[in-house]
Amino acid sequence: MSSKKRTTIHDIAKKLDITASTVSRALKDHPRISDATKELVIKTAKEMNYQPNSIAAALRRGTSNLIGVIIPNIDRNFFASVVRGVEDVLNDTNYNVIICQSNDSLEKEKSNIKALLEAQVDGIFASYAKETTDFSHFEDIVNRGIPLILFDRMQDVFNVDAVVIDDYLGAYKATEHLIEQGCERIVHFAGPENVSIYRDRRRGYEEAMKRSHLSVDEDLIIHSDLKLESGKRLAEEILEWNELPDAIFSASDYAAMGAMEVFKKHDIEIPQDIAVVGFSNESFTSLIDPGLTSVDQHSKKMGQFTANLFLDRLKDKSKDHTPTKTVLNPELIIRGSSLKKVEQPQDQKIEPEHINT
Amino acid sequence: MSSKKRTTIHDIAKKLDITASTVSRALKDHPRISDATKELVIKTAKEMNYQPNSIAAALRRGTSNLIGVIIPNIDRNFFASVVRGVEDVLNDTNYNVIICQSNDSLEKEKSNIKALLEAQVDGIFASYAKETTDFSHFEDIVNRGIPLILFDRMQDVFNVDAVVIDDYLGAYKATEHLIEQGCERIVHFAGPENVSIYRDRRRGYEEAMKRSHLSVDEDLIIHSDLKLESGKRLAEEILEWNELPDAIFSASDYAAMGAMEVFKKHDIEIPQDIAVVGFSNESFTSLIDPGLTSVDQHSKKMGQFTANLFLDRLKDKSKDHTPTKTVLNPELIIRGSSLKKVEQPQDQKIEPEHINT
DNA sequence: GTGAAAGCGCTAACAA
DNA sequence: TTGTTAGCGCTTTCAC
Repeated sequence: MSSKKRTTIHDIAKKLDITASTVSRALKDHPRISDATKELVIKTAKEMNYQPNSIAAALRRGTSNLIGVIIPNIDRNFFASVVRGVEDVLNDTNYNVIICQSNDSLEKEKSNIKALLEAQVDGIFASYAKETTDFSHFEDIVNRGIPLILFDRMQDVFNVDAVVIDDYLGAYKATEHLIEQGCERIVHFAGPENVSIYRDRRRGYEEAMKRSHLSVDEDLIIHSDLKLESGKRLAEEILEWNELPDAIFSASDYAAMGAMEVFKKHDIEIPQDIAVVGFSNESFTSLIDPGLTSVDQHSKKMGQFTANLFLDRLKDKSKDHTPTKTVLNPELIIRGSSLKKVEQPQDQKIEPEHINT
Repeated sequence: MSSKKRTTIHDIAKKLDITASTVSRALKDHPRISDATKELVIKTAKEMNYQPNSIAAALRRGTSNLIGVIIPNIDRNFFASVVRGVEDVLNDTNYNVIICQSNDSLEKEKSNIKALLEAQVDGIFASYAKETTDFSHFEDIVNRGIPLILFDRMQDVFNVDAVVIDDYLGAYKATEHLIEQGCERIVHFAGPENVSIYRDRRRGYEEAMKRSHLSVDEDLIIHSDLKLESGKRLAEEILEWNELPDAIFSASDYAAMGAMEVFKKHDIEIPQDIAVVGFSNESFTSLIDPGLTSVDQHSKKMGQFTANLFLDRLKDKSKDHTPTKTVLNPELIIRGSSLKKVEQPQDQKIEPEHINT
């Protein structure tokens, strides 16, 4: 009783003694079908509990209205939020979103792409796996004529549409803010030098220091894996110094938080004694006390821009598009951990710059 | 040049001067095709850069190999983790997963179901929206003969396969643990009484108290929305009491964390003066200092069980199955916030009980 | 071991 | 305004 045969447009047509094409058109609100027929068809469809078969339509039209999104990890706040942004935009269209996780594995990423391609997706948005250095599987997508847009992570070697964030600028803003608060001896918790985002963040820090005529002291730049535990360890080390720094700009919220915990335990006041700024605006930054000032990467906006870029691409499909790199402007979210002076309004600008490459 | 026509099995057939059916069979490793032909076909397919069209296959077979998962929110750790569990299991099959978000909205939930049904999914796993009280749109799924499994949230009024967690038991374990640590005046931060999970957690708390011959003092049960701010507010109130409690069992990690912050600020030692236990094992519980003891809901396991239940259902499709309720055993994750005595090994049992309803 | 042929449910020229 | 017809790419029964 549960799985009786599904109703098709032919069933409706037979019942109404018209043809399937008329039913199809009526359901699609085709302009050249009489209102009477439309009404009748729609009514009967409802009565017969008709459910369109989008697979059949997709096969016929050659377009699935499916968009594949490949992310390293669904349970990382940042990516979840990007997906939200994508869906925000695509919900108003008739595209549906399929999400795949690569778990930062190259193999999984390849099989994800294979599955999406087989599902005849109309576009793929991806943030590639950490393992990925060869992009031939991504090139396959482009070669098949399917729009591909990379977000968050990108490589200059592989020229394709991309939406990324300006890590350099984020770090610059963070450091500048600390300087405005009166800090001069600012420690930077830096990440591995072989990862481009960490190099960029370090550059941003250094540049902000220089612009304010503060010396860049190599001793104040400490490299680590930026995990919570490292933050704790580094804070312990700093406490041994002859002269304490007056601020820390960490390239990761986790390391920043670890350091804050150690400082608090040693009764060092934050931000009075040492101000702290992190990076990524992880959700816990607003939960802890004091709140951790951090650089927001506009994850949701990133998703929205990615989806919109895709929709734009569709319009000038004919034209042979040059890949566009959209760089989002990060936003400094100021919280208690860095606010030595009077409160100040938040910077709310998030306009992206478009750079043709 | 980019979007040339895709190769089909007919193209391969023509090139090899055989028929499409042979190609299809060779690609599917059909037993009655000679090894020579198979090899040849596979080789040529690769050469011609053939990509199967799973949509066409789906239409023909009447099964899409797509599973739809509906969750309230992708950026809630718990749900993201459930999805991971689902994928863990389904990755080894030829099912692919489509994720939809309802944003806890009934309307969105309905449209998600519509989209999934149109995509001809072979099954739907869902955690319904908070707004949902009428389940007719879910009944539609069942009536169409498509397997539906609810997870996390469920209603006894709607009899369908479900995988849930035992909130009562989780609360019981948490309270029992506090009692074992020597606590007697245990405050319970309770949630809204109209939500079943909060009622269950309260019952677990009360039962554990009674079993240990401790009185259940209504004054120690405080209701709120369980947000971080409420936790702070309640902690401030508690500090005004004549006699401080020796522990708090909060039905939410957020409220627990808020309280911890206030206590720490007032130099109340955790866990020595007041022990704290939360619920949900949110990711921040292991980040803060001391770590917050919490009840883990086995989100990943929940996803795995859901997927496995689906696979089981497929086997006895003929048989008219009675809905099964799978209740997962929550696990208490013990951290610094409640550990007054010597360290003890963690309870690792996570075996579910199967209860036929 | 392979071929022929039909058809999944829908759409879209082309006709009328 | 509606009907006719063909076919998207694949699978599968029935032949041989």
